[in-house]
Amino acid sequence: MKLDERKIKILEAIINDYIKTAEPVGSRTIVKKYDMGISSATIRNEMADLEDLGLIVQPHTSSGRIPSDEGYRLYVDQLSKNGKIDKKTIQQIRELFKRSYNSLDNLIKDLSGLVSYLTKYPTIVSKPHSKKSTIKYIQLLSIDIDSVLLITVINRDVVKNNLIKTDFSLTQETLDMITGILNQSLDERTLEEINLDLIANVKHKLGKYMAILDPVLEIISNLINEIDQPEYYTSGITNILDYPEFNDASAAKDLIDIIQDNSLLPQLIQQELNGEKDVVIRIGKENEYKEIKDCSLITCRYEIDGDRQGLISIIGPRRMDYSTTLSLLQTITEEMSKYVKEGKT
Amino acid sequence: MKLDERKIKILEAIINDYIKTAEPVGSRTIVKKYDMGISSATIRNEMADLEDLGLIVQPHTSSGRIPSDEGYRLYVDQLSKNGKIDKKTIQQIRELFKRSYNSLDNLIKDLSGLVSYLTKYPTIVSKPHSKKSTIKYIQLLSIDIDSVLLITVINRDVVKNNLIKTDFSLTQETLDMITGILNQSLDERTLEEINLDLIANVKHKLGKYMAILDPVLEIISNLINEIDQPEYYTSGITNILDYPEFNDASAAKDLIDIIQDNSLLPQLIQQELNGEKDVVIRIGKENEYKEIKDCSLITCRYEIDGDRQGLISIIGPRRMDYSTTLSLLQTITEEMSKYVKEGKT
DNA sequence: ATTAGCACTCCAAAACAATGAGTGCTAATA
DNA sequence: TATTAGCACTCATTGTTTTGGAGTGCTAAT
Repeated sequence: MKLDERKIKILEAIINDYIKTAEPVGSRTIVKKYDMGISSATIRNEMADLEDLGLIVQPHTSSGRIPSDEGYRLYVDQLSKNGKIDKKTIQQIRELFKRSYNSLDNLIKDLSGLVSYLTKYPTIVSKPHSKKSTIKYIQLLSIDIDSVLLITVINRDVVKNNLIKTDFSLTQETLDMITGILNQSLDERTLEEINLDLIANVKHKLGKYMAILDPVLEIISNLINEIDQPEYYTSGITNILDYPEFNDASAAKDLIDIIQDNSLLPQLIQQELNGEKDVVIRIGKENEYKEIKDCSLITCRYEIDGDRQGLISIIGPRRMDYSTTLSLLQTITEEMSKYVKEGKT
Repeated sequence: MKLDERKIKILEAIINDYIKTAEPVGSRTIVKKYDMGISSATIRNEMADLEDLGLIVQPHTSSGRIPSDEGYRLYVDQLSKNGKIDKKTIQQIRELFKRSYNSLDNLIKDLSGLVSYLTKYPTIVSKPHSKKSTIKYIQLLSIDIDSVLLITVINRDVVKNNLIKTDFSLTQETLDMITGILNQSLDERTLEEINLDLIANVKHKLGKYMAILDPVLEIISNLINEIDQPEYYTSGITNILDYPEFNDASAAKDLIDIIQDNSLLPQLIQQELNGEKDVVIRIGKENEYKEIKDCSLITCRYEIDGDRQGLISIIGPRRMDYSTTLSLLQTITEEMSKYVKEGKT
């Protein structure tokens, strides 16, 4: 049996209607709402075929049809058109990027709120992070007879301080000399690039002051790991309760829990985008985690402020409004990629 | 009509039973479960009296009684005994404080999780903050011809860096001199203490370098405000869905929303503890926010690491287990007050 | 190939009955 | 006088039955 033009049109009508109403769609509904120029009986025949093809299912023998995961998949891959985004929405997005934030993180936090507000689905946005965090600048500062303050600038504007206790006293001049050597060797390096060879080389250069290197490297390593740690901003969780599928608390509980539990989010989201794709959609059972087997998950990559990137994920019922949501995400990521944080330190 | 011994005993039985079962309590239930040595008819008479006193109510004419807010209030104020905390629980709490955390905030975050786990209620813990943040140490560091790095240590271990652009070039020697003056004048000061008098005085001392003071003060002021900003860690929100009162999603939605929305939490919680009390309990309609008019809110103050304090709030249904929860909170705040963060920088 | 028509299915809502937990009141009792 | 046994009554809950209607599949006519 072939999936001809007309079957596709009917499938599309069923999915669009079901996305709107959450009610199984019957043949007469299609005749009434979508002008196809054919009778309900014909549609019934076509629907039986679509069911044989596994694209729609019947909750029970005498009800209308609802799309199967495979039906949604076909819809998403081949049918769904670009949703329209109204001007007011675009306005709201642009306004967000015009506001002044003292950190990118705060911008992202607000963005997460805006996305959940616009989509009406729970939204998770991961903190933007550089592809590779590099050491930009190191400064050692004499504080006390036995303590030295290490100032590290990582990437562009993340500045961290740490106190190092030393066994011996160091003058500021000596520290400046050491600082010079360290900066020369470590500048623009990523964590991976600091290998044994490099360390040996630096130690050699430092001569009798090599003892300072170990605590410095340990601190830097911790800092970079901390920065590269994924972090998430979630918004609009309770939106999910508005969809009849999740009206009953027990249905929503697992979902809310999993979104709330930051430690699970990396596996949930991060893995989706290892590859080269910019957007990944998981529909229903395509999801690995059983807690969201009744949901669809859209995850897309964003890039902001030059080299920083992160992920935006949206969780909704299977019958989520894929086209509008995808268009919205596209608009947002486009605006984000234009955004450059000014006033960097 | 007087509230004699026996009436109180019956009230207590009703409340205890209702807390356990969430079902209206009838006279025969009391006879069966709580040995009072009187018949159900007598209890019925007493119950009618308790209802006249406004301590219990009947959901409908032929059902058992449930406690009114006033009933709970009397119970909490006068009847509820110290709940028992089992050893395992105390063990878990102590273990938490034994773990090593690189920041107090992380400890509090875990604590919030533990409290919600132990109480089975949603829990909000506010970030610990000093009563008065004071400036501990300032350092100016020449970075570039027209930029100076300001390092500020506030309280004990919060270190911040900010870059200041200057119109003129300053040598490190000059900066050290300025640093000396600033530290001398600002050391141990709270934000309130930096008044116009002090500023004039410092400007006078700085002489021709007074231009540097304005950006420094602005940065410090921002930093302290940022630190004193309340921040909250919430846990176990979905616990609320396990209570039959909130089984239906729409009942839980407002509550979850309000807990999720960090911007509302200050008004919700903070205001409760302006005064001298260490614990405040709001039962049902005693709450000002209509979203939690069907909940009880317990808020208590904690002190940790010497001079830092914050709040722990627990939200549950009216019929929450007051005695156990209060005892648990007491145990926790006691353990917290013993806790001192070692290895401060 | 399409469709009108019909018998059939089955969910959802409405109507109804039965159950039982609970009450208040009264009259008997200690 | 306080307590209690007993009884009539109330009403939420639960289960059963009925009904309506939306929907289907199939067949025969177009």
